[in-house]
Amino acid sequence: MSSRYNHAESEPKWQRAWRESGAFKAQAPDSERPKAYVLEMFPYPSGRIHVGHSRNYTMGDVVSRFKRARGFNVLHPMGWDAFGLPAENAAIDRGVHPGAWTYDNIKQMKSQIEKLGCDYDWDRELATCDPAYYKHQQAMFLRFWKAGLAYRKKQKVNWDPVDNTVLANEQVVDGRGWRSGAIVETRELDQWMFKVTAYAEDLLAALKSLDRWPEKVRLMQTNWIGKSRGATIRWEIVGEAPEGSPQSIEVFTTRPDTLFGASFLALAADHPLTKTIAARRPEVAAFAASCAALGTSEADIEKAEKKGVDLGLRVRHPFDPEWELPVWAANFVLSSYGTGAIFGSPAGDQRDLDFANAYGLAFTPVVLPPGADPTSHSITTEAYTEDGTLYHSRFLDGLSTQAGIARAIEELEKLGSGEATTTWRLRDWGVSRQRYWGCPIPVIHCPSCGIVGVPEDQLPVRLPEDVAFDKPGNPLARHPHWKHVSCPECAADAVRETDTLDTFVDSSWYFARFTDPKNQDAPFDKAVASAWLPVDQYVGGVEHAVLHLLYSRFFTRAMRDVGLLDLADGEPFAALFTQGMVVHETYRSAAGKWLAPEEVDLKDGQAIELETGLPAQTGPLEKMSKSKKNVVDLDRFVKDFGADVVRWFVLSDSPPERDVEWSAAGAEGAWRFVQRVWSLTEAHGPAAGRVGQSPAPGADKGEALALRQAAHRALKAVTEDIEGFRFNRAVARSYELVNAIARAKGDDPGIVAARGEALTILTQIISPFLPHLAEECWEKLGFDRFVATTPWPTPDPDLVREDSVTLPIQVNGKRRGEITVAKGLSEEEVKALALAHGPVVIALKEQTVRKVIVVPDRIVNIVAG
RNA sequence: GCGGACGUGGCGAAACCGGUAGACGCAGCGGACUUAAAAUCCGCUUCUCGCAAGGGAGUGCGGGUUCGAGUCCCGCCGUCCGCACCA
Repeated sequence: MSSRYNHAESEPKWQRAWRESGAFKAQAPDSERPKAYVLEMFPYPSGRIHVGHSRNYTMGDVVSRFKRARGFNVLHPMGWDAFGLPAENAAIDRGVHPGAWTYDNIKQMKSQIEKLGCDYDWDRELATCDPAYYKHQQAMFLRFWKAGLAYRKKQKVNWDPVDNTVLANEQVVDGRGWRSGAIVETRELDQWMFKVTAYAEDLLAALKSLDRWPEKVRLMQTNWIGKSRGATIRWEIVGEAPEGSPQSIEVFTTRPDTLFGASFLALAADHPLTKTIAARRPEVAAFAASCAALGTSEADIEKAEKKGVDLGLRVRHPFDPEWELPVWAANFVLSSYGTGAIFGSPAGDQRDLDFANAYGLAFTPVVLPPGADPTSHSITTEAYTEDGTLYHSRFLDGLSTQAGIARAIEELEKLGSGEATTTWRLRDWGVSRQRYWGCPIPVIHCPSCGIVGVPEDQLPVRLPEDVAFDKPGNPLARHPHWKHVSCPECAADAVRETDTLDTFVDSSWYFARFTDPKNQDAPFDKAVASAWLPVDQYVGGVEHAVLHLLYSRFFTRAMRDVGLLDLADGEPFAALFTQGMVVHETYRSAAGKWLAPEEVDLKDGQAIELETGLPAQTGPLEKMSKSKKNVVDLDRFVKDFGADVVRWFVLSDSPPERDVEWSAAGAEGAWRFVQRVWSLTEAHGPAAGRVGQSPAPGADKGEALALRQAAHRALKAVTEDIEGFRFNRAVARSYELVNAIARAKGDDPGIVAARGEALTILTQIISPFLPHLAEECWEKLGFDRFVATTPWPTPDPDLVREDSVTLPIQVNGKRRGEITVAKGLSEEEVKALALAHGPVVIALKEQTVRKVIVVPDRIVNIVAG
């Protein structure tokens, strides 16, 4: 009599057994076996997790368990990205201490994640808010500073005057602080910067070698780094330059070949020269102010309008001292890119053209499109930005775009009025935050010694516990005594830095700390970390495609260059997989409020609000989020259906990189599968265990052979699917194998043996996905060790091989029949069989066979007419 | 605007290198078991004409290359993502 698989009993039992056996502890990396470092992006402990979060962890776990079974020494750790704003917001809103709130959440989330049954080495757990962690981060900061990789600089920031804090760009909504609603000001503040640009060239070039990263992510990073080659050109000001300003204006361009098409210079509204002139001329000041008001907020709304003001200056053309051009200030020129000034070449740039047309500035086309007629080619409202042949360009006439660029630069360098330059979009990383819940920056400001690093033996600089969040601003700055210290150099009264580090710093090296998480004297032992790194498989969301991944790439290079790490190419993650999200329908009541899935009843596609009985509106599929209430609680689901069902479902149906839609029906399907595997194992497992030892009579023919073949073919396919991150296909293969086992009826020794073998293989191939069920089945099959630590089986080539093939036969490309022949049969024989095949003969009636194409073991196509 | 990805049954999706389109799952329909239901098991399920045998159409749209195209090429349409006045 079969019983139900009892996940509620089984799952905790195996989790305990795994933990107690120490089966998932990573061994020292110098052991015999090859290493596999598998890592999922560690979470911010925001509280409870829902089924959507489980997909990321499950994918990592499948890889990790598979690698272990394949004989690798696996490192699969988990920890907490524990500093950050939400903890401070909780403190402001509810009066809880950020630390207490964070550790409380960690406790809750850990218990939830543990229930998923992942094979984490929990001994390596870390939290970035732990002084034992940030101590090393502070020491590292000081090393970077000494090496010139960290420095201080005045920088423009978004300042919220009500909350007295700096805001990240994402926290500025429509020009206002997201929390206070106050209009955000631009302020110049002293900020600590990390010199990411020192590695710009390498960060870009090395992307090419990251062939196990998604192309999309590499492209996004390439764009973000934004290398562009061109020239810097100095334009001499006609007459006296305004007082205090240099005599020439520097401009960056990627198209020096179009210099003879220049019609004006345009400066950013906050270019130093614009500011100088604005001090004297009100209309320029007014223009600059109107640009500043637009600022970050509505730039995109106003993007179409090109506006400017004539600054009343003139400059000389570098190639012709007689040629004078006007200088304007323009709203489309960015002070933060290049030199904050451009030369306008309207025929070859749409913005320049719009601007020239708006203000009636004359221009000449200088690039002739291929095949265009030089006498009639003209530009009116559409610029020609492609390559072509230069004309109207004196000594550049007749040159291609590329040759023209080279020739123009050569000339500029000869004249001393410019040179080849490379500019980057990438800028240094500002890491100062006026926040409490972050890693304190370990420096002291002394009135006589300047900025002094906190001596290493005094680290960590701990956050004070007794802080109040009753007032806006940084609690560290107004703490009664925390910041008052004596200078480590001269013992004079001094103050601590009260800024803390951007939390992206915390997550830029945690993967290295995991290799040696208990080390008290160093962030990690150099040899140990160097042996484990790079991470062999990193799994996470695309939302981190640029910042987190780029910062980590910077950090591993910096750590290498200050002598902490041996990592030749500096790359932290050898392979990256970006997984899709779990999405769910959203529901809204007639009254317009969001409804959770359990608050509605779905009948014939119409959602009904249970409480009121009124129809509810079904919204689009969206990422599970608390605010839209379209979440399925993990604990509740695990309690009702089990962790294995969650794991199976989130990997079924959709390819891992694409989103998967959560549905109750789909989850039930996964549940049915689990039950089906169990009932088959329960029914046939014990018998299989008894006969499994010696070759059973009859297992090499008929139905028994077919079942054995199905099992070995499934094994081969699933192995390849896991290696290729095609988990949805592995799931489908597993269904097929279960169907095959269920179909094989009978009790003769051959079938019993084949069934036992198939169940054994099935248990092993599902074990990375359904680890608890697999252990239970493994035990039922009579094995006395964990399936989790049992070596992955190898398919028998004789059973995988197909002996005969079914060939479709086409007549003029249309399928007219099929024949089953021995594999490898000669083309002549196949041809003869095909032409004699009944349906083919009928289809060929009254037609002449002109050609017969035989693709061995694939298809036959007869061309007739 | 620029860059990228994608478009296949009622739905999620398979289809290795150009070679039987729709594996597998969900939903649906029919049947078995049951006093009944649930659960479970078995079968059917791209559309269309046909009682059937069998035929026709079919991978967003329009062309092309090929014996043969979901797959390659050209041009459109649509959806999603990233960047966004980057000189």
